[in-house]
Amino acid sequence: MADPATLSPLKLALLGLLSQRPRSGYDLLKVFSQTAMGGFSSSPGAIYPALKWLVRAGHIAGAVENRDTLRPRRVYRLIDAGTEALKASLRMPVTRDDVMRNADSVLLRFAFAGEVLGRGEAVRILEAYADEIESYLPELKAQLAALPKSAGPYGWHALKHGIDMYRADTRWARKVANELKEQFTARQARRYASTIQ
Amino acid sequence: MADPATLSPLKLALLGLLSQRPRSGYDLLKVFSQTAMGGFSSSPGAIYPALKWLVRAGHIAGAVENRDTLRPRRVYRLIDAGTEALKASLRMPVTRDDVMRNADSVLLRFAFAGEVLGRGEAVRILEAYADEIESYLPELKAQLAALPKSAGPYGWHALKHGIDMYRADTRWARKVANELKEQFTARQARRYASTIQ
DNA sequence: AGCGTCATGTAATGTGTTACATGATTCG
DNA sequence: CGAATCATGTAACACATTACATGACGCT
Repeated sequence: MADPATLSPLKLALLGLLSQRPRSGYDLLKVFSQTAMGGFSSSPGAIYPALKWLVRAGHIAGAVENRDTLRPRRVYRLIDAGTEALKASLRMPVTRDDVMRNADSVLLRFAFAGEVLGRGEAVRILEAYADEIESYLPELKAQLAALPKSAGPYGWHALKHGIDMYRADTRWARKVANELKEQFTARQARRYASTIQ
Repeated sequence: MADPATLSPLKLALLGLLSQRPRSGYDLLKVFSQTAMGGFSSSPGAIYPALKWLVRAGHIAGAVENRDTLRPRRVYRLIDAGTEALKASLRMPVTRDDVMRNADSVLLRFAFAGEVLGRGEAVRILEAYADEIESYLPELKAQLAALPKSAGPYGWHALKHGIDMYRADTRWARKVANELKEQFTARQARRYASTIQ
């Protein structure tokens, strides 16, 4: 990580989940194994060490619950420095590299940015994502044109599908960004209307 | 890799590219940096060691070109054991894990399977991919239903989009699989027609 | 003389997976 | 009483990224 504000996708996911509410390692494990977030990890072998790292980095704090009983659980919560780290990570620009290799992470960042930084920042991520894809699409189209269907029909189909999926991504991102903005202005309009009543 | 037939995505990509024609490390590097296959690697730091590994594993052989000149290049070509390893890897079943984390690899396998194993195997991969997604979709829909839009609207949008993209994936896979099968039967029909003329 | 491309590699580091290890509690 | 789940972790390994290192060739 050249940029110190960049967290690995797993650590970002952990901070995001802990920003919603305190959770134990096992709680987090279940989130990954039982929901669509499973793409960001599996297995205790990744999660427990990552939590340890986050504690040492001063981003989260662990407190032991049921200390006296025979089955204690260590519950982690986000502390100030962790909130800042999460925000900084969510504000990182959307890059070509993100689009090519980490599209899932961008979606994750969108979801948490909405919760942690508010609608405006979520909209900004969606628009940056769409922009970045749109600047990439011409290159992909050129590659498709350079690969005649008659030659490698299988590669051609795969590339074509990739392009179509990117197009669907941008359409979705623009649509949701506009919906979020309209809700905002509609709310402003209502508030304005109520003041002049 | 529990299963010995499983190659890392990068090694699979390298074997696939070398199955098309012999290439040097630098040639391969350019493919990744200049085409949509860039998702499978970047940087010499991954490619050269992987090539070395493939040589040691007996999958490819390197021959030095321009040995006498001052700028020699090492050209790698697939040898028998490598062809077998590639075929075995392409024939691996499409798993839930592939769908959740390695959708790109499945597309890569489809493309190379078509070239290396023929149309039938390519169709099989597409259908297995669609099947696997369709068995996963109900779970995702249940998750979406359990997450009311009013609660976490950002996460809701992200999950909804994930579901829609999976649906687009299956539609595409079924369509292309059917196209490939129809071409096949059309060709058989023509061949049959020519025999009875 | 300097820049861009050709061409190949290594070392340190980060990060995740697989497999292993341990033990308590709850439910049937 | 056995199986599933709760709950936490470690060790070996695989794998890729980043940054570094080297040097020739061709063009301006």
